[in-house]
Amino acid sequence: MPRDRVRERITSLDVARRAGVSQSAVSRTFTPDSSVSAKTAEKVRQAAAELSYRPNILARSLITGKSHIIGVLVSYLDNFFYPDALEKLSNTLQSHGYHVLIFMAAQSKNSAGEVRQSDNSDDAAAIDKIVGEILDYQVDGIILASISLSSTLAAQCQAAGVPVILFNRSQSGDYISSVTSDNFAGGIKVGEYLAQTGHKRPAYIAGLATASTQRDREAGFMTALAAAKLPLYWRGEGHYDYDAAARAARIMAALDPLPDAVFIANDHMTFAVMDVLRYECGLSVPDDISVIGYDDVLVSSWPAYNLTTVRQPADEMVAETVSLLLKQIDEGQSDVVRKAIDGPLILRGSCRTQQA
Amino acid sequence: MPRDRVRERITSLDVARRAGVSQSAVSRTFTPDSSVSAKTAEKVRQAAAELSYRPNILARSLITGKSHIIGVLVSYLDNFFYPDALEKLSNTLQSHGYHVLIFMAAQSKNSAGEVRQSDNSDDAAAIDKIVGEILDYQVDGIILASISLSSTLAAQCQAAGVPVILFNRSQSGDYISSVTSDNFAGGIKVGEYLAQTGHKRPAYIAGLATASTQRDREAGFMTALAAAKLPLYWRGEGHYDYDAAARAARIMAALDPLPDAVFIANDHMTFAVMDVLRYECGLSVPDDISVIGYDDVLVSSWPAYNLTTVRQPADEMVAETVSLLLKQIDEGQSDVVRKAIDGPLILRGSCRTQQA
DNA sequence: CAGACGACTGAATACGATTGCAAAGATATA
DNA sequence: TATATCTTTGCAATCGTATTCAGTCGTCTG
Repeated sequence: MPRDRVRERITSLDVARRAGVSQSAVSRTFTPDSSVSAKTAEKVRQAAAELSYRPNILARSLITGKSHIIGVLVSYLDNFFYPDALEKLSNTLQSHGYHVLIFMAAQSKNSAGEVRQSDNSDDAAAIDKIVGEILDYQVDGIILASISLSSTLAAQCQAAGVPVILFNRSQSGDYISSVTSDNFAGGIKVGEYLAQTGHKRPAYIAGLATASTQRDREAGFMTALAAAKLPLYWRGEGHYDYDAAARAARIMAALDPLPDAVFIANDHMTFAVMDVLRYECGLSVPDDISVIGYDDVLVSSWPAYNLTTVRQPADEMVAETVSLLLKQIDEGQSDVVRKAIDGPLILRGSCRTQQA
Repeated sequence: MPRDRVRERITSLDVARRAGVSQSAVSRTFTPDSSVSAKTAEKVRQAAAELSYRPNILARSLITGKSHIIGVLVSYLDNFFYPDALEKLSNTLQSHGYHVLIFMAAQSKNSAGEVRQSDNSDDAAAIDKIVGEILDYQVDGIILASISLSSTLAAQCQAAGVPVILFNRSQSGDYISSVTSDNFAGGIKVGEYLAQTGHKRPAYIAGLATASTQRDREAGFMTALAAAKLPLYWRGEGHYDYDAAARAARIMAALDPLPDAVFIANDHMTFAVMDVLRYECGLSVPDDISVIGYDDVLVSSWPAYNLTTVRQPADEMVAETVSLLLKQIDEGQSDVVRKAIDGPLILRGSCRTQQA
């Protein structure tokens, strides 16, 4: 490593000097739709290449007021739906010339590692603090995955002219746009399907109580059961957490008689439930009990689980989120829209398909 | 939505005017270790709060030359090791005042979706292009997860004074620091363990040929087998891809006699192999064949797989990566270091522990 | 050939902060 | 009280680029 000199930044001025033109000419060469002759542009390009010059995006952002950075705040990545969504979000934004500055909402499992009691007031303050940090970077927009925002901070983003979109969560009575799957409709599909296939003792394991996804899925499910005159046989809570769901499953498995079907608020918890039923209780899915999840993450299609589940159409959700966000960026703050995208029930092997 | 006015940025000058001080005073108030009296600082803070002013990080970066942004380039997120590592990286950097600008190396499955033939020359060019984009953002450092870098671009980063660290991949004969697990040692552990437990017909399913992790794990494994005078019974290729690994498993399962053990270069492929063996071929793991993976991702501990595997210590790897990166940032370009962190073999139920 | 028009170009300024410098104020010492 | 020392403070320059404005140059038209 011979060279260890002080780092010398190469600026447009250096390029200008070498190309024998003004600094403006250099800038114009690298700004689309600018008025430069082919000849000067060529000279500049050549000089730039020789110096391996690249425009400083930060300086450009300062003056144009657009950073081309989107802040993405995500709460946790252990539910496989989120890495997948994040990857798609990043790729889609990248293809539109934007880039993702990522923030994690610090996990708040309690010391016993018991339950992720998120969205309580402490967490809300933490979220607000992080969103503040995001704003500091002069992002052009913000995407909040599975996270809610205080209305004061929402107002602050609005005031700063930064569009915010909730991904996979919606907020009632508030002023923030959101993109979700149609969770209520999904819940209905599950309820109807269980009724159709002759199940008599349906159970439900809930997700995080404060999450709109949890509420909507359960509401849809209950609506369909009511329509079919099927009472809910048992209800447990899994807080969208693997371990908590496993505990709920143990309680459920001790019931006599056993439920003949269980709908679990997301796939991540469903894996825990199936693991407990099969490997701790020696039960068979779906012979002893039918299991239906929600999300259709990659693992759900693997033979080990082969899960009947409602698909969240990640591709459409991401496409919708990005197009909405870019629209709001281009047009300035516009109307609040809430998009709920329908997803199909994917029939696999974890749910009995015939009358018993 | 009453207010739809043109967005007015609030600058330090606005705050200064309202607080009746100079603009410098405002800046000093928000710069640690600056010389401001408590009294003026208080006035400024008050005025700032009233205007909900926050310093513009981009402008600050322009003059200080430090953006506090780390560019992270990751190739794919479907192997669960990466979301986990990414989450930890982001959290750790966040706690040091840095933030992650994330880039995805566009996936290059061919149209048949067959094999991820990464790291070929096309991809190398794509990587270089993306790293260029990263540099445009004036990042303070770059982390490359599972990705190699052309030496010309490595030189360019060096010239720009931006430290680069390879995460979970290393590059021979080159000038880039890297942090990995000790893949060679891990391979040895697996080979020794299979020999100890009396396996006679060991097989191996390889990962992506160009990946250093693949090469080192296989080399370690072969070294241990040789030491135990055990010949390799069969070798297949899975390219670190679920589907490719499933195909390899089908070929392997047709062998007669069957191997009595198979070491697979990562857990992600191992899930595919176990799924094929169990659900397509009706074989039992470990009774018919022992299976050992590499990574110890979360899913491996779930009862459905209950996988014996070598742990990659993500926490230590991340901590080491961050501390190395920050050191290089603070001290300027320093020596190339390659850290390989040892990880234990985690004994679970997928590998027979007694002589047959 | 004169005039008009359009395409390029460079000088100068602005974006929103940090920071060196020198002047001013405050406090302590003789 | 006068002087020395230390802390605060404001002025002005600077970071690297985009962009306005006015001017230059060449071409086309009548």
